[in-house]
Amino acid sequence: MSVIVEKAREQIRDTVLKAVMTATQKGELETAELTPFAVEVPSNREHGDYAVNAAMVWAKLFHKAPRMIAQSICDNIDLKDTYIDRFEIAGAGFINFFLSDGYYADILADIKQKGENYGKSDYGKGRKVLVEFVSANPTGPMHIGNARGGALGDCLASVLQSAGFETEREFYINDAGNQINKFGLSLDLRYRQLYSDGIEMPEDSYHGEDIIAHAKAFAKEYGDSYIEKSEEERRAKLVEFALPKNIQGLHDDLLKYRIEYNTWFKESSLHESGETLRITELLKKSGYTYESEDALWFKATDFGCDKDFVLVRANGVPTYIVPDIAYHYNKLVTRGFDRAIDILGADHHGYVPRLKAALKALGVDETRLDVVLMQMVRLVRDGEVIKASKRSGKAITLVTLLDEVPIDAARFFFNLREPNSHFDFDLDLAVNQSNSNPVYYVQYAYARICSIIRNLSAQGINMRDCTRLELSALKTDEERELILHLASFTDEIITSAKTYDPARITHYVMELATKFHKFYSVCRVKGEDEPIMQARLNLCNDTAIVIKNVLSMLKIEAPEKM
RNA sequence: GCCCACAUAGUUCAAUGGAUAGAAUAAGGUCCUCCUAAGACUUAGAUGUAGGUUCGAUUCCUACUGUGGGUGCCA
Repeated sequence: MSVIVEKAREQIRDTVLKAVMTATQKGELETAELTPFAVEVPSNREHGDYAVNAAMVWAKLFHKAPRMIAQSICDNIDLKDTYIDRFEIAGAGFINFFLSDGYYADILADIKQKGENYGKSDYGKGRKVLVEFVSANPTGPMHIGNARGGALGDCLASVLQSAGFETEREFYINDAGNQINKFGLSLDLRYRQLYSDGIEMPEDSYHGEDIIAHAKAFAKEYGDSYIEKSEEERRAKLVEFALPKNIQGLHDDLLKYRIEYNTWFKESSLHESGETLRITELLKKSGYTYESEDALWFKATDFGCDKDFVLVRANGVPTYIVPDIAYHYNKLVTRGFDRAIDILGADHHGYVPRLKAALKALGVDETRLDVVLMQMVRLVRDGEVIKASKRSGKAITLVTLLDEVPIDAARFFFNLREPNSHFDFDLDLAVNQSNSNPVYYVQYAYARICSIIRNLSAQGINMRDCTRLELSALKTDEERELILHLASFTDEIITSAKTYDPARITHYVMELATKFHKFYSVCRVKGEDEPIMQARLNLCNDTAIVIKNVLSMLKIEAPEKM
């Protein structure tokens, strides 16, 4: 928590509480159990630095009109030793507080002193969280939804880290199960097509070009030597050949997208270690399973789900959810993360309650699993929605996207909207008008600051520490707006971490850029009197620090020249 | 049918239950002898419908309408 901001807010809270106590002692207000009230930053600057809604919240409590209560509070306020300069009653009963010049000066000094650590807090201190995101199928290339999930998950992890959580990033590799079987089948058919005619690809196989490429590469290395082998052996060999290449591909493509994971967790490791089997046994022991039509069912209806679901099929093969349960059990119990966060597409929403139900049956507090559902990305080209599916092989891949759209722009773009909103990705806009992407607006603000610093430096003028009095001279509306926005950075990160919405900090930094550009067009740095020039130089420097801190969370470049 | 999410300006998005609903973009009009015009200023323009909860609703609740997704012994 930014110390200065927190201090001011606490002072206001205490001041109000003390005033109420005084008013009560004097008999101006009834004695009552006080309910919580807000100390918030008003949207309108004319309403002061902080606004308190206590009088409105307490209207019923004191059986009085809000403005009357506000008056009683204000009559008894003591401002000694606080940042508060003055206060007023406004609107329906708000009490607006205006802070002293020293408050602004202290904020600026604080940012400069903390530098790249400014914005960090210990909100999540001592809590270990695991963010799992992308986890794309290794049976093919990543698609546009993975691009959103990647930007979102990676940035969310950064936000949590800044908010003090011990954070790890993880990719879950589905390298087992039905999809891999289907992968083997598809590779097999493509391989055999190279040597004979009349082999059709069934509807539910993978039709992508990448499968053909794998088959050809395999044929180049092994020729037709596997054609005569058993289907089982041939498919296993093909998977063994192609899968690691795909996984390496995912790794490389994500790295290009500036995403690095702490762990690449293989589903197959859960089977090899026996964890999947053990989970089935544990679920049986929990008493929430039953057998029906030769299959093993989980009594999800006992946990509020609308239907029970199958754990182990009649043919003895577990369904996909069993390894998933084992995987989350591994995260929360075996590895002991306090919280697991999954970034999933909205098409998984029906699956979340089931997974949670199973965890609950296993005695795990299911609220430790948080799922961020991300609405689907629809691709729009020429004003038309492109239906993209992996099966048809027509999906726009992450790689194709990054060939066309700069990485800075893509990462910023995908963090512009909150996860739970539908996203139309307009390819023409992203490709042709990438210069209108707001990322450049933010980067430009940073480059402008660097330019100011460079120009002054060329004249032999370098930034120095300013006194509290000098910093207090920054009093224009534009300067004050900018300082206040800088001050709210730490809170913004915490809110972003609480709501799992990294788009908040993207909006934050855009607004910061706006406030800087406005400042820039009104206030000059170079050529002003030395004290004011230095104070403004400090303000510029602080702004650059915060922009850079945000951009590094987003893993976007902060260019010194544009 | 049932379940979930979403619905705000022409378009794409904001707004811990708060004061005059903000931006961007598209349309019209200004500003470079002045630290980067990838900028600033300015004129117009919006809460799907009907109720409810309360000091106060874009926000919470109910119904309706529309869009997307789910509802497999697929993942």
